[in-house]
Amino acid sequence: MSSVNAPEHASRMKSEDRRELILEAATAVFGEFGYVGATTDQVARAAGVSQPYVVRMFGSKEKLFLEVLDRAHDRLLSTFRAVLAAPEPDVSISTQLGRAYVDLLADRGLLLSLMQAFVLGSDPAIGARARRGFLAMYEMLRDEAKFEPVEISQFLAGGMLINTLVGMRMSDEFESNPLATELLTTALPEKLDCLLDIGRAPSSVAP
Amino acid sequence: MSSVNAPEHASRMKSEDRRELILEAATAVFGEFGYVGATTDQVARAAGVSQPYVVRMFGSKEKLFLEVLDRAHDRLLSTFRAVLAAPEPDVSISTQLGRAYVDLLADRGLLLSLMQAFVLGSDPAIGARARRGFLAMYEMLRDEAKFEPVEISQFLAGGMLINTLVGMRMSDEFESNPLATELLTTALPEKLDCLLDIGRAPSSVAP
DNA sequence: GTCTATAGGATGATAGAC
DNA sequence: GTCTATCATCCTATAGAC
Repeated sequence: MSSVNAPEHASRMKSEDRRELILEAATAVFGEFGYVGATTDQVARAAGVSQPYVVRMFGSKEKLFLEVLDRAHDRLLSTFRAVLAAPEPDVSISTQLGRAYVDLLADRGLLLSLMQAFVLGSDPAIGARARRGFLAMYEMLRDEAKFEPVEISQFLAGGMLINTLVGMRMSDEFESNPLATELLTTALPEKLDCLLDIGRAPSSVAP
Repeated sequence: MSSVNAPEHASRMKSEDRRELILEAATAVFGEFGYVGATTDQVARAAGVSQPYVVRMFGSKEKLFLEVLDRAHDRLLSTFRAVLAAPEPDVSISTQLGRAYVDLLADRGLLLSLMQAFVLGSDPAIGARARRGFLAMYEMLRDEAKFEPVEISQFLAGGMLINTLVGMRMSDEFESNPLATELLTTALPEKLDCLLDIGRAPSSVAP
């Protein structure tokens, strides 16, 4: 058994810890550059390990990305389940889930990685995984949140609009472009301030 | 001056015609594989020309993609303007624009290419172009369609949900997966049949 | 205007030392 | 468990013939 406080060598840690570290780095890198655009070397640098190590630990770039996706889906669903398990009184579930969703943007890369998978539907492995995750979300909204069809539709649509605006970095122009300011203000009522905080946060991905 | 009906050589046509041909091919290819994932060689094959010719005509892969984006934005805006210029009576503008939007899916790759640009916000050139196009759409909905803020928000959100479902090829599972059937039915009321037609159409991009 | 040939650079993956 | 070295592949872009 190994101590968390005094690992024998800083450069030598349990496989599970490294794994988690790399998955976090990969989430940020894939979110920023996309599945094809990101390189295993970028992931390795962000995680502080060597490029071959990343490939060796996950088998391939594709398998790494699939794990990133699974992790993101798990986080998303468990976050929503936490809200449903302990809802605030006097606030609609839809609003609470919406807030929880925007809060997830703090995890730079998480929702962006999902978004990246959404445009890869024609890839056999990745497309299938993306659809599975999206359908799981639908099922949760229907069965656990007890949403009506219209609510589901509106909730998903709102989420995709947020994803899109974040994906295209619209908040970058919030201050410089009045039109962008107006769009963000009208399209994302009450979710704006959080989104802008995220936008100002330093990117965790080195250039 | 050259005749449209009798080009001297089938393999030799006016620059403008080839240009249009390549842009159409590029739209399909970029939509299917994304900006990074698509290769200039795939575009060339789809257009029936050589790979260096594609690069030479547009300067670079990036410039080609930017032209694809501009074309797509133009098509989108002019389609909407056509609806606004001759609206059907007794049908809300929002509904008519929504229908026009879904009809655009028939142009395989057009909306998908836009979607691909949405996830490339961190790319300086492409991100800027994507934001500009999105903002132009916002401006049109506000000034020409005279939408209220809520209408704009809902309209854009609905569009992004459609993009996402199309991007991840959810309609591929329409028949095999009951959950997918239900999701598509509830999330896209009255737009479904058109979307499924598109899904069944043969891909214009060779494997 | 269009092609063939190819240079030049990057990247995913493997082999093997420590 | 982790790294260095390196291979093989692929892809954009250029050069130059026709």
